[in-house]
Amino acid sequence: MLRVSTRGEYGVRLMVDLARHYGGNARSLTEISQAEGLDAKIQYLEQLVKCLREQRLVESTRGAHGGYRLARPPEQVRMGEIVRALEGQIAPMICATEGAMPVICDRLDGCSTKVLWGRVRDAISNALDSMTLADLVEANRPISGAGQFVTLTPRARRAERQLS
Amino acid sequence: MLRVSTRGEYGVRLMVDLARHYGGNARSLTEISQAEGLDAKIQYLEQLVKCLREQRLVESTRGAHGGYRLARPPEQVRMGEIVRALEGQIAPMICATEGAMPVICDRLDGCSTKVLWGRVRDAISNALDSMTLADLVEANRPISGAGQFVTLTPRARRAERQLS
DNA sequence: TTATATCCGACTTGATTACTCGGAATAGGC
DNA sequence: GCCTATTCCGAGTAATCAAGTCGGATATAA
Repeated sequence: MLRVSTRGEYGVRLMVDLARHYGGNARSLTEISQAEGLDAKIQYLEQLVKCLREQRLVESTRGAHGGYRLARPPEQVRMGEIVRALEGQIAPMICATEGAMPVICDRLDGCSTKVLWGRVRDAISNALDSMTLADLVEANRPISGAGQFVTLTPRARRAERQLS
Repeated sequence: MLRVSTRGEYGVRLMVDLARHYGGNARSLTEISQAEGLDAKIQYLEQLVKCLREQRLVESTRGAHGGYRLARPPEQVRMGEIVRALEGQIAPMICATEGAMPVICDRLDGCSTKVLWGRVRDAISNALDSMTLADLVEANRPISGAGQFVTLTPRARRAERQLS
């Protein structure tokens, strides 16, 4: 549990693809989705990339030969920015929402579990913010091109979960 | 996002309640749910406490004056054990499931994002395992009894999410 | 024997996720 | 100017999952 949705999954992969091609031509969603084995979900990617554009993480050009490129060099894009753009603020529990001090939960200091969820949130934030797109591209360099991408069926996801 | 479900939320609160009363009589679900403002969900708690018993985190006695007690002193119960019992293995992404090395994703080393999700998973695990029930009870001691517990409606949850 | 509990599996429902659909706007190449 | 490739946009849908319900069996103290 504590899952990242497909928005986060696909969106991060999309950004890694853009990082790999940083400096070159704009990448169309068609190209990206094929490279990532997501050609069936190209329309879904449209939605995701919209969030990324609104957060100024990518820039787009329309029309023929159009597409997307990173708005900044990969070293300057923290993974936390990407995930937040796609999934919203990190908040394992409603009383532990990043940034906003929730008025909604009136247990305030009386709630002993708040400490716990706050720490979980900070741990996630730090993990995400301590890596950049460049780190991910780097890690993969030596074996670039190897391996096919597989999109998991809901069935497979469930199967995996059973392993616990 | 990256939410803990109500299973984790209520289950942790239940365990904190048991920790507060460690050494005393068994606590019935009726008592616990009233103390935590969850009286409406007592049947739901039954489900959760079942998982906790199966993982030997609590012991139960049936019949009148029955109830639940911690199987170990609070200092010896890591929060990670509790959350895993309730929500399953920590796995922000299917390819980053605790323990099991997933055969399902054949991208293997070729997948640059695996590093990211692995780190997120470890960060969560460490945060949870570095706290015990005793830590949570401690943190709350000075103001015990203050503040009412509020169960949030789905509407309120959605409202909170908009804040991002 | 009665009241209070845990125990158990199956069922229901509402919310959320993961898409799909149809079409408008924009830009390059002929 | 027209055709094609592309981004852009809002609304709709279908499947999944979380959250909670229901009915009843079993155990135990008073």
